[in-house]
Amino acid sequence: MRPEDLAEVRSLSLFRNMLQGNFQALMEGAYAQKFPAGLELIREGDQADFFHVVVEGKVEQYAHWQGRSTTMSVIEPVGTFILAACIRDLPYLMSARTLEPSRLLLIPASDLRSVFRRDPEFAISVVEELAGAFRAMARHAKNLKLRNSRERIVCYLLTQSRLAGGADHFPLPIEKRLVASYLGMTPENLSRALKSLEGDGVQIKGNMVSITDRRALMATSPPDMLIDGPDPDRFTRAPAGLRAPLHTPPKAE
Amino acid sequence: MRPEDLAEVRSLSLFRNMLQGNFQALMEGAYAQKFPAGLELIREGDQADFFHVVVEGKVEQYAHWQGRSTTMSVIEPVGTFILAACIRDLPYLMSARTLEPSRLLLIPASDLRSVFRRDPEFAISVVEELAGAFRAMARHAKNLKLRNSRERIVCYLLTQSRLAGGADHFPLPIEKRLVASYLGMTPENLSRALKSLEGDGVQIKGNMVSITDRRALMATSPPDMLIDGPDPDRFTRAPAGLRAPLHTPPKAE
DNA sequence: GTCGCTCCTTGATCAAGATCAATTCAAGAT
DNA sequence: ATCTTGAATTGATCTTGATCAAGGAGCGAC
Repeated sequence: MRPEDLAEVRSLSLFRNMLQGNFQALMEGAYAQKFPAGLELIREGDQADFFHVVVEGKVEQYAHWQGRSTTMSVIEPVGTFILAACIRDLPYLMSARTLEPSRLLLIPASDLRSVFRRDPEFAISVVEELAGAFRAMARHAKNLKLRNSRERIVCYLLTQSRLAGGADHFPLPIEKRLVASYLGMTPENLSRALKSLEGDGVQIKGNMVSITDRRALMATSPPDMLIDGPDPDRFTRAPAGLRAPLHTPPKAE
Repeated sequence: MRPEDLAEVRSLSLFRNMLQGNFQALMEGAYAQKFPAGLELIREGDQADFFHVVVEGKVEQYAHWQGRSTTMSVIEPVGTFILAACIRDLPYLMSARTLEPSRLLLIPASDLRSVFRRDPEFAISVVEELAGAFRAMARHAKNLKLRNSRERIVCYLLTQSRLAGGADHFPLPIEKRLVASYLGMTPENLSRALKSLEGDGVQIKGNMVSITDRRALMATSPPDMLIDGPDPDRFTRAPAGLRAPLHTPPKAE
């Protein structure tokens, strides 16, 4: 691995606070590797041998049953996956494939566990990462159970807008069929719903989204910090009494 | 807290391997408390102050949005909840209420974090607990996205049978309306589907379930270790080539 | 350029599941 | 025992979303 890559990895929140010696030990056993688009990295049910960090590119986590398949998440830099399976030394619950040419860091699960055991700072980073993954999955499940497909779409678009820095005009980060699968609906359904949403404050052309009436859109389906995120910043947190739901208009009219 | 309770808690997998001194420190700051049925213990959005362990009784985790509500999980002894929120010092994503009179252990989140930092054995137990929670939630989401309601019901019944020691005759552990909410459907739907399943190898009378033709039932909707569990035992694990899906009949006919 | 591939869209139809409404049932309280 | 309350069931209807089928658009290969 090149020294500049090493510095980049070292700066990730997961590795930032650990002891230098332990970091080096981890990196000596790790593989930095490039993969082409569309490659299956992980197959669900396999044993967890390597912890994966996405340094560059895009990785889809998906699952299947009885010939059906669904997108569970898309991981962008710098994100990680299959931490839980590695920690517990259990089979993966989800498969993973690259969506673009990607650069990954693969850390042997046994190394991960042994450094975890002797570096409390790293242990904290690992457990925070894992807690974040749990919360993301809990949000995903809440979204599926509490909203219909139209509402999920609206909140997805508003979340993407937020991730794009609050822009009213931004591209979808992934193909529509993946958006549909992630949101638990068919592509046909997504397509139709997107068109019908043009009367509610959003226009889609190709993969470009234009929010034309944010207030109307939010009234259609108010986002909720506890489903759509983000988690509040630990340091700028509002006092309890003022912790109103983010993004929620005063009143849907 | 009574000494015999203390011994019981100490024997839980979460606390079994930690240093005695650290265990005592945790217990000194913790509260063992009894709660009546139907009490709201946690409200989603609130700050995570206490890590909860269910020592006796039954606790429902649920979530809501826009007046709708859904059951996310039911925790029985000895299970824990809101670990992720405590670890990250973030607001709860789910509410929790007792379903029966229950005995809980409440550990201040700050104590949890400080002992986590200085006891590697405890850190490992915590991260395994959290990894388990993540996997449970991932399974929940997979179940919702990959199966229709009839299939979810069948697999739920088969899972309950397994948890009851493989019995063909066992009671539902929770009210049907909770089963319905947990499985992401209306009570009416569950009721109808249960009746219609009488032709497929299962009979329900009140809250008693009788599996009359397990093979037929499994053919209706084959359970999958990666959705329904259980995680394989670490020590009796089959070699990779033989890791066939559990419970799956040779062929659905 | 045009061929071929995949994704996306659109329309028509169908099935699954939700909703609304009305009983029935079970369990605890008095 | 009866009353009360919430759960469960049942039926009728409606809505949502899935499925099936047929084009159309985008894009890379050649």
